Amino acid sequence: MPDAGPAPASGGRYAGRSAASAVATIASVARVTLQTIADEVGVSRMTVSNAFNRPDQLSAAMRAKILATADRLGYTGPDPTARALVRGSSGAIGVLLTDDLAYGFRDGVATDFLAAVADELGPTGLSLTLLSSEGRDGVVPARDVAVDGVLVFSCSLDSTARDWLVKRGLPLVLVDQEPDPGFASVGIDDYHGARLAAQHLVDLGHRHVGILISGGSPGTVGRLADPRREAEGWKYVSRQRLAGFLDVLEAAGAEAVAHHVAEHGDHAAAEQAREILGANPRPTALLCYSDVLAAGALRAAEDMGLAVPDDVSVVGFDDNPLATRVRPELTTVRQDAYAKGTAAARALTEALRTAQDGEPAEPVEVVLPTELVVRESSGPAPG
Amino acid sequence: MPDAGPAPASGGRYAGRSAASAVATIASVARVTLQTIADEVGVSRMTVSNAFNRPDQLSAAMRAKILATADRLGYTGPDPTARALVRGSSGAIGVLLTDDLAYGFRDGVATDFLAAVADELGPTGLSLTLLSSEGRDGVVPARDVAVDGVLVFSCSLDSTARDWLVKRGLPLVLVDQEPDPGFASVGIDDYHGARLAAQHLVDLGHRHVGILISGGSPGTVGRLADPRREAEGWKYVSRQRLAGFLDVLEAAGAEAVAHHVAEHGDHAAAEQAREILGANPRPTALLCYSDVLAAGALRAAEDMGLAVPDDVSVVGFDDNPLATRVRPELTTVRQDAYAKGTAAARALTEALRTAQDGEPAEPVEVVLPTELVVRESSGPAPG
DNA sequence: AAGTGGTTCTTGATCGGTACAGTAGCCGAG
DNA sequence: CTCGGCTACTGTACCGATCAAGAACCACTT
Repeated sequence: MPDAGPAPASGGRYAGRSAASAVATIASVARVTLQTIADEVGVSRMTVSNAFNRPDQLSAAMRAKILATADRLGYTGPDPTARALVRGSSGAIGVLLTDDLAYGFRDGVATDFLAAVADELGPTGLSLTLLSSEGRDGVVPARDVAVDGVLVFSCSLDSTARDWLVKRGLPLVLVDQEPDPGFASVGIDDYHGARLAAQHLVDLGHRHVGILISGGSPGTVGRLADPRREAEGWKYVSRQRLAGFLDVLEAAGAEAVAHHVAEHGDHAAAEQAREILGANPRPTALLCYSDVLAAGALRAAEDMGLAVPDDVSVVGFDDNPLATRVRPELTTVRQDAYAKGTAAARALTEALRTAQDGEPAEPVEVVLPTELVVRESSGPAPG
Repeated sequence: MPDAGPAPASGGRYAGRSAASAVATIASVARVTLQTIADEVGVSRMTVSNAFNRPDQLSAAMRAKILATADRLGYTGPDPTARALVRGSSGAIGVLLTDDLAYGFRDGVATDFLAAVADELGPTGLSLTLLSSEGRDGVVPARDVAVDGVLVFSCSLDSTARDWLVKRGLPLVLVDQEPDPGFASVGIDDYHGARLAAQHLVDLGHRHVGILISGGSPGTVGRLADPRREAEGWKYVSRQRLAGFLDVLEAAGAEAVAHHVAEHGDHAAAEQAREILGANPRPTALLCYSDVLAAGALRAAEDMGLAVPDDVSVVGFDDNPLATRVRPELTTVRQDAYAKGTAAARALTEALRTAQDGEPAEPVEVVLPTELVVRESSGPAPG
């Protein structure tokens, strides 16, 4: 079956590794701890501890001797868990991603955000733990995982996971959530951005605009009879953007047709876009909740033989990397997800610091600006 | 001010702890522990512990009383850290991403992989901790973060982080790494896949093929004089794919021009692609290490006014989601990154299980298949 | 010679829990 | 009336480390 045989090259050296695993087998039985080293060297446990954490507390000679012995016995340094217990901090911060964890890895905005968090946290030595909202099997990550603080990201309002975090009294930073006094929050000016997008279309002469939005209950798909009302229970960001769209369109006397997309993906978006664009008279433009949805709209237009922007303009939101990968490149509202991640990480480390010092924290509230980026997908209303 | 005031009554004995709690009161609101609840209810610490972990060990009435009291005092359940210490496991598994953490969030293959891991881990209640390879500031995540096992993903050979993990004796699963007896490994048949891609071009009549590859030292950019030799120190996956490309091309008597791309991104790839396609005679096809690079190649071709696939064929690798988002859609070698993630997560949970039972683990070695997916970006050699 | 100050190491308590081996009270069987 | 067997709790010993004091020793003052 393997028509290609084993990989060429390699010829690697396996030395050491095999020995390591042999040791590991035994090691799991008789663990090496500070005490083991202490006994071996003939000093107290504390001195060994100091050899690792406080070089200035013992003589260089002794330290060298201890480190050498530790190395010989295969001791890798103080156990992280035990250290965490006594220090009262685990050295990890959590990220709560409600819907599904996969989202955090797929959406361009989420990944930019997380990348920034990772970059910002790196130097501090904190690591990043992903908390899934629902731990089946009786385990609730938000309750049972050791973290020093949490970034609550893109999380629905009724999250029990979030409630656990609050109960635990952990330092929290709310990201893209409705600001809540008592917690630091970081977000972008969604409302303003949405207004910019809508105004752009209005300025181009569009008076009949379709809206593609997601973020509400997965149950409601398709045209929204009364968008404002139906959006009341939605995620904060969705509500904000929708409000921005509608406020401007209504003020301009334009007709708006809003459709809710079941899930935040381009396929689902294309489906709704087809419905919107199939109407007669056809809207001359589409305002989308995100670039992901806009990409779906682009695809739908293409399938229907409509030229963008000549027949229909499409405007996205986020300035996802995706926005410049599609053709035509998307006119969109730019948010700096990376900056958002940086700000969130800073806010959290700051909160961690004040919590540690016992200072009463004064939660920051960051709102990053949004701006319109005009590219190829929008143009004057036809006709 | 204190809207919740100190715990009512609480005739408990704070002896010994009182000094500490006096400080704690200021610092972080006197902590509530098992003992606090025990004192309040008038039972032993152990009984409270059982109320949370072993309902069958006490009467339902007592349990209800304890739980109610715990709730009243704001106790959220046993401290994860302390529990981890005594249980010997932290409930989190790590993912080691060497280069930069951001990579794990940007590349489609990495995200698919991680999404699968997350999905697979969810039900087990394990959470996911991202380990950056280099913790500046004296902190080395691979050494200092509490995890039960680690997925070593896309990691260069000389990783000290990886060495720490090995030293710690943690269960490891190597993903897309050179298989190492002693550790479970999961990967795909890169060599075979690369052969398929190359053979596809050969079958289409191409005899002059450019190769775009990354994964070597960032220093070496541009044309490789002696690809096979220069690739010796490269990442396993890069070596495998390059070998597959070259073996087939050489066997077919085709001319191969390989360029190394500094970083795994489309911009850098476009740059190299421009160089390759600027040659005279121009190669009639481009074999790319990944779809990301292929996307860059596509962009370069477009900029140069070359039609794909009429003037030049482009073949990618991975079947990244990106592959069907670009125009023309990419002919590529499909790997199932999601399945890879699933397999890796399973292998690790399995390793965790055997390690716990003390059974001598027998590391699995999974090699997932790869297959050619022909789309729009490849066609017969021109002329 | 006693006092001062600085290293270098040790002791005992503690972090918050869980495992395991009791112990008491109670019930039916012999 | 006593004993095995339950049920419902309790006591003690860790898990592997760190912290805050304290002790021993050394060189130097005064």
